[in-house]
Amino acid sequence: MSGASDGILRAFLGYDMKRAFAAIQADVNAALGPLGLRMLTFSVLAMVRDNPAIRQSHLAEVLMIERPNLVLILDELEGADLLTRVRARDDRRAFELTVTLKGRRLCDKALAAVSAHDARMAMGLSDAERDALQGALRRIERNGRGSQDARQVSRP
Amino acid sequence: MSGASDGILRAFLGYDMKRAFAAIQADVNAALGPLGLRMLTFSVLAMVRDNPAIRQSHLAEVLMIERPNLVLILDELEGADLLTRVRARDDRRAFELTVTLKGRRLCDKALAAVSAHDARMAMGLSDAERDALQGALRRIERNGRGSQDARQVSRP
DNA sequence: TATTGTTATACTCTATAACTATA
DNA sequence: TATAGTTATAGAGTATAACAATA
Repeated sequence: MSGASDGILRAFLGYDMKRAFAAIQADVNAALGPLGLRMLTFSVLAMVRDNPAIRQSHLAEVLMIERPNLVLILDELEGADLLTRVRARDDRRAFELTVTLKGRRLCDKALAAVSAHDARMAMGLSDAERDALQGALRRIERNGRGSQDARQVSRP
Repeated sequence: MSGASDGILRAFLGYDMKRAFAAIQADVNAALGPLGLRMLTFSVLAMVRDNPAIRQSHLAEVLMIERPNLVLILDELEGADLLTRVRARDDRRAFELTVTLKGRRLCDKALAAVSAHDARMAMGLSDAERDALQGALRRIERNGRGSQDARQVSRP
């Protein structure tokens, strides 16, 4: 027998989650690589496609990406002609983001690839188990927001 | 109304998982910070404590950390007098890792802090829901191993 | 030859401060 | 003065190649 085990750490949600997420990230990036996308660039592209004329600040807020980091992702996607930045008419500080035709076509392929990846990773889970999993994940996300507030309140 | 939503991405496991994991990581790092630890250094310290005389290669394999990256983590923990590297008598290439008394005491505190964090993040989940969640996460991790093998086989 | 630990390096993701141009 | 986007920069975490010592 090989001896060591990670049994202690398996008691914690965070450990199981880190390993499951690492598996998901590796798999989705392998699926998106041939399309020139990664998990992060895909999520931005899909969001812009689904929310035409969304502004950078708003997009950053929804995806919980810091604005300076989003700039680089958009540079990459705009440089690949997948989306456009157009000055907002009512506020000349802001840009409105819209996917190009090329971006829409790539997004279609990416959505298919990510759906296949998703089904692969959820293999063996019933619909009910999968729903319960996503419900639990969203619950954890909300619980985290609660304790984040508590941390900020505790040092004003 | 504010308009944009991340509804499309919410269909995917990976998106919920990324956000839940980000919440967990932020919370556990906030809990461990006062002890001078992070998620990664804590997991190494707890593993060494639970597996005295474990060797670096073996530890790296179990925790799925690349050996070069583990070296830096061990430098940090050894520098803080939390564990020791001792040459193995039967193989003078290898080091045996063991926590010091100081390391054991800090690990006790850290385990308490991480347990409290874990309970906070799982708030609102019944025991059965929590068990189902961890079962699903391990299933996903295994599914990922399967498709990783497939990727490697497909380009030999 | 192969393995253990190490060094050096690079890439991705994340986080913050400070700037510009508009409002 | 405040906000939108940007620049520059720094820190984690992760990944690979190449080396010395030992097997």
